[in-house]
Amino acid sequence: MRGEDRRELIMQAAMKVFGDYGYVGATTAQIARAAGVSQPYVVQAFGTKEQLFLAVIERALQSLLGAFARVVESDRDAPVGPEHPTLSARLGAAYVDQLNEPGLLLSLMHAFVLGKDHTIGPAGRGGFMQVYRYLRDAAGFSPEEVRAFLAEGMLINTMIGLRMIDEFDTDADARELLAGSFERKLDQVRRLAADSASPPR
Amino acid sequence: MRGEDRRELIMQAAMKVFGDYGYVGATTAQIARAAGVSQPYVVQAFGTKEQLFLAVIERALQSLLGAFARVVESDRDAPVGPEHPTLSARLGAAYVDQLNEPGLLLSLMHAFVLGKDHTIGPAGRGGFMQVYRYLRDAAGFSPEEVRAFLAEGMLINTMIGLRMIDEFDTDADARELLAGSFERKLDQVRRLAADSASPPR
DNA sequence: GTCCTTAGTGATCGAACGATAACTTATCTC
DNA sequence: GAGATAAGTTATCGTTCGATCACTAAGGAC
Repeated sequence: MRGEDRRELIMQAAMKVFGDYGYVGATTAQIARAAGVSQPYVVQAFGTKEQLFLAVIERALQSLLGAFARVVESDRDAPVGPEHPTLSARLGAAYVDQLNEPGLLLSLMHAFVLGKDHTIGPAGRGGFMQVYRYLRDAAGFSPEEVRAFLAEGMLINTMIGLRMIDEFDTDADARELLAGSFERKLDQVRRLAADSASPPR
Repeated sequence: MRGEDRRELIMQAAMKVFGDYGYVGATTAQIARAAGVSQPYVVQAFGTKEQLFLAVIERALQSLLGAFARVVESDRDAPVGPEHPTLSARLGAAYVDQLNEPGLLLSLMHAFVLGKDHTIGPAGRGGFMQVYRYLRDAAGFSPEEVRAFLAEGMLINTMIGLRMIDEFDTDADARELLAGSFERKLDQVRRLAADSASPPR
């Protein structure tokens, strides 16, 4: 296989494993297993574990911004009116759709709590601010609207990171919280979560 | 020193170190150094690193709920009117005040992204739902209000985890985002962040 | 058909980490 | 004051992990 294609497979596997176990918790051996290659190859293909993580974060960010851009693009000729979804709602749906790429939002979230790290910190801050500026400048949100939108996103990340959906059948309050968080996307998220039921480490 | 007092010191040190480096990234040796004891004593005093982390999470949760309870308690005879802060604003201020205990909110946040872990996951979900129920039932919020409040909290956690305040002097957009996130508490948070400037690992 | 580049593996190394064991010191009890 | 108990340390062990090294196989160029 071509090197670049193999690197692509490794990156997808890494995204998933980093999302599940965090930057420190994930091991290159786990990633290698998930990608179907040997452990040294994972390291050699990206230099170091840290560089692989940074590549995953960068990829995740570009995926998110690309999805937002497609929504904003199509917003020009979208119908308006009380019965049509707002731009904010459509961007929110695009955000939740990122869950289709396993580990994408969670890898970002793991980066967001490692701001103290001298390498990951700047990357995380820069990425977050890139999203902030895009929503404000390209989507036309006010600073207050951006903040509210991002806050909803961070709550969604937390619900996913906590695997709160595991409590859906057993806790009515969790059900209430999840329903409010995902709204029309709830069933889709439930299906995705069911597919990725925890395998053994 | 009495064992219980020493355990208290270790727990505070652990809260700080876990907040900085995460559950996996933090080492018992770092915690020991921060607490002024030997590494084996940290382990022996709490059984395992995992049990120490769970104790930290439990402590953090009780601190948060206690602060909320004091606000709700004092809310009965609080003045109302347009020029007085709402209950939500006062609870938000109590939340930000938790930053006075180093690592408290961040240790919680680290637990919130480890939902896959068979031990930390249930503890994190249970703790989060405990806060949810308290805000809804004791503070009298509607489900929608609780969700919005928690979302703001998760954004605050993200700002802290990213150390976004480090960009305050260099990035006007970060300044704008931080001003919206912390409002009247911004100066207080800035002072706290300046105090805990990153020491070497 | 030889040569060189690319893709990839197996073996292994050194460092770091959590945990355990054995020991020391101080305090309190009878 | 002997003996027990609690507090805490030093030394060390086994495991795990990221990284490195040496090697092999495949394929294209000439």
